[in-house]
Amino acid sequence: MELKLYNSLTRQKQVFEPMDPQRVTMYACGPTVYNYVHIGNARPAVVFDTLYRVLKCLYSNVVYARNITDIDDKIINKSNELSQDINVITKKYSEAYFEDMQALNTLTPDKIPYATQHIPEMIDMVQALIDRGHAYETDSENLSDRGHVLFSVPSMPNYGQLSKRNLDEQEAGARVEVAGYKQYAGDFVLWKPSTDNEPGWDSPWGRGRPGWHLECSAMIKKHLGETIDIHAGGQDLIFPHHENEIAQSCCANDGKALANFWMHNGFININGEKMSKSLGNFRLVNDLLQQYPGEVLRYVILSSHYRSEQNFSKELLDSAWRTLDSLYGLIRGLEPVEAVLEPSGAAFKALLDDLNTPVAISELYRLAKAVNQAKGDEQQDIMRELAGLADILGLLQQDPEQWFTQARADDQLTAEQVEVLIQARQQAKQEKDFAKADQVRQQLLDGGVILEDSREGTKWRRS
RNA sequence: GGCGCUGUAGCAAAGUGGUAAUGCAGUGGACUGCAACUCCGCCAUCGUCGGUUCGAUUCCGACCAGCGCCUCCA
Repeated sequence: MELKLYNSLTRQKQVFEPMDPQRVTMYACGPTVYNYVHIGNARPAVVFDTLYRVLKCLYSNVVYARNITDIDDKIINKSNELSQDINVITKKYSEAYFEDMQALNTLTPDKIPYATQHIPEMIDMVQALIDRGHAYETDSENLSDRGHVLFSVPSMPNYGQLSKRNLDEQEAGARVEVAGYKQYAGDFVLWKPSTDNEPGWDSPWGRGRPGWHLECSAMIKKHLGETIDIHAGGQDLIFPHHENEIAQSCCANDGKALANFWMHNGFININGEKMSKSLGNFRLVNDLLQQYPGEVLRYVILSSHYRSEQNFSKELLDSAWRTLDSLYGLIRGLEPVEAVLEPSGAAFKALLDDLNTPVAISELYRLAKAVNQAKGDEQQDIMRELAGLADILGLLQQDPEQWFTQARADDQLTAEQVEVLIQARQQAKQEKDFAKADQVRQQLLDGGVILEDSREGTKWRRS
């Protein structure tokens, strides 16, 4: 049983072989906490959570780290904008992030490093880069330009290996003015000076703060090691973020590779358009969770392959919800069973093939249908397999009764009212007063409640 | 200009050199007092044009149409 993953570095699917099967390491870039995260931020979290689950099935010890960037100019700007302490902002939004991630059924990573708690490690790395001739401190005549430490891109011959970019062939500075203190247009900031009213830490280059790319490199080294098995993130991070991470880590660690496998998820669009501030079409996870169960969002994300682009729409969400309803309907009618993952099953094989979650999900239906057709012990066996598959996908984790009946924002009837009406209908049915019974059912339907009669009695669910 | 991606049924989405999984929606039927649930069935020739091949949606080429990155970004 081998796991194949698409490696962005080689641009092909490769058999995954960890350096140490006793300690598999993976890192995914987490959020910068200055706002609620949007659905696009949720995709890598869900996708790589699923990878984490698969890896845990294959290896006894998987160390998964996902960082929190809690120092960044965007956060500083927000702080100034709201006249709130930066810590208040980062605390609020990191907590909101964890809540969102929990709603999406993501497992808690083994390590959740915060950038601000790794300043010494970052300073060490900058110093190492300076010592090795890969970084330089600016010494501009312009006072405000002093105190920067930049990575010297020309000092690294194979810079651009991940993004396959040759910076000399890019339109350097075409869209952004190149800062005058750079020796080379592609050089990037490792350490930047802070003014008195900006957060900062003392360093050999004066009081300042780390550049964004540096954080990940330093935290990876500390928590996972100089070279890790898998580094993951969104496609847009390939350049410059991941390219620069490679440059920093590789040059600071005497040429050692930062990661053997690089994995990147595709984008989520909204109604065919990229999410952007100018279009005002961000879909915040927090807002979506007011309308949809977290599992619906997770289902939608897993219903297409992680590397392809995905288009988000109301129709997609509603259809996903209906689908999950039918699966929950199946569980609802059966006794709970112990989940058993079937490693030889088609679903797990699909997951081992570069995380083919759409195929794995289709197996969920195949099993569901088989359960509905089977009886007795056989039914139990298939149900166990279905539950095992659901677990690795992080789906069907709720109590089915609750799934159908839990209160929602737009409810017109309480659960108690529903029960009373069902009783009334039951009474009418026994008296063969079907007109009355249908009238009650219509009343419930108008209130957003659908009934399902069965031998065991009447079940209800919110539509 | 550099690097790269996509185009499969109303919607969503896999996949393969030998005539296309799956879900939603739709539809015919069974079940049901009527429904709902469930079950059985139906519903596509894979952007266009060429080439390679016994045979291509799947390989190659051209074209058309979308799109991403090259600046912060999942």
